[in-house]
Amino acid sequence: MKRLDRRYPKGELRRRALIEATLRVIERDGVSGVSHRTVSQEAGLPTSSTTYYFTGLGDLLAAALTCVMDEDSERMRRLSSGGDRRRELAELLARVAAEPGRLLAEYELFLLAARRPHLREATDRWLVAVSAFARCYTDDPVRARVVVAMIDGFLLQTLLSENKPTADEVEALLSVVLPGPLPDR
Amino acid sequence: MKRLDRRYPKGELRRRALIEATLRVIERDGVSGVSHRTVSQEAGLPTSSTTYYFTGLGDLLAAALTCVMDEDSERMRRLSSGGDRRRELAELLARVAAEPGRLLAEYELFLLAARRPHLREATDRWLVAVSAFARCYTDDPVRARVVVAMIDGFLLQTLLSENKPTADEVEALLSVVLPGPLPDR
DNA sequence: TAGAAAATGGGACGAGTGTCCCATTTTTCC
DNA sequence: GGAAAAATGGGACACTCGTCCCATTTTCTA
Repeated sequence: MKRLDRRYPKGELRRRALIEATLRVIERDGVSGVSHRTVSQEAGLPTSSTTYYFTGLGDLLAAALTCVMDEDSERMRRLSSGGDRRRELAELLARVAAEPGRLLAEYELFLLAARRPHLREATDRWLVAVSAFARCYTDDPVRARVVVAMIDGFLLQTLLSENKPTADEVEALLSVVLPGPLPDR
Repeated sequence: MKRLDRRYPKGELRRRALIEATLRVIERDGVSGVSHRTVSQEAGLPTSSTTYYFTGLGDLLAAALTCVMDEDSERMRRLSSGGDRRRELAELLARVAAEPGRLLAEYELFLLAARRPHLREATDRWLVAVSAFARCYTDDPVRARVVVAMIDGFLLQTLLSENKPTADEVEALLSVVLPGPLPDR
């Protein structure tokens, strides 16, 4: 198998632009709205650019999923640096919920991973990141799993409600399952 | 506006068959796999049958969503009759998680409601049903909301994992957020 | 600077799409 | 039994789709 990654730096820029255009299209019209034409038009590039940088639509969607999951995981991981992490998480979640379009796009990609197991590598990173956060508050794996499930379910439900939650409200929810930080870490 | 519901009973049967066929198609190929032709072929009916019984694809998907949400809500409501409801819910959720296809279909329709506010009437019924269950265990609205979020998030995550949870594992999760029933109801 | 590799832009193909339309058959009601 | 309404089955339309293809231009390397 030949190396296909020996593209020039400028090409990599276009690749990124296509991924970001893909996310915008998903925000607007959903995963089913993603086509070579809609994405390349959104990016202001010719139709064939998507086929050049990606082997197919599936590859493009996979790249978009990997991109957002890595971003989210990184944001989550940066939380664990210090201070009142629970409060910081509440603020982060409130901020995320305030952008329903982007959040909806991520959930659609999330569900895509349910149909294509090879995409779970990306979603797993997100789940691991949230789980790692929970481990700062509890050693109980069951409780940690509750936290992960609660956060994902909460964000999902904000998509079905008009009034977006404040950081205080989110913190109240977190307090129920994350009473206090572990003393020795 | 003329009454369109004056169809004969036999026609209503076909309508139901189309809705069920739609759900099977979503299980197999996702919401994006739903077309007049795929659905009618799945139901063994001519192409135009979907346009006759539904004004468009959106109408068909809305009917499918309403159908599954009502089923789920009803199952949830039947739980509140008596006995160890928490255990019963755990068994129900384990049973639901054992059918990933159907569950995935429901989540895809769930996300569809995020884009079409008029569909939230159906999803709200589900959220209310779960919330009503939680109220049997707590008067705290915050805790009730945690329960609802946790259940939805948990089911979502089972779609991204190969090993399906047992009723005992689900019960352990529920125990974290639903310690014990309220004494006087 | 010359040649090779990468990138670009546009078109063409068959297949599948939603919707509308209409002739025919079946069912229901008076 | 006969007329109106409902249901049925199939085709036609313009459109979008993914993918492949190729001539051209740009970029890097030797």
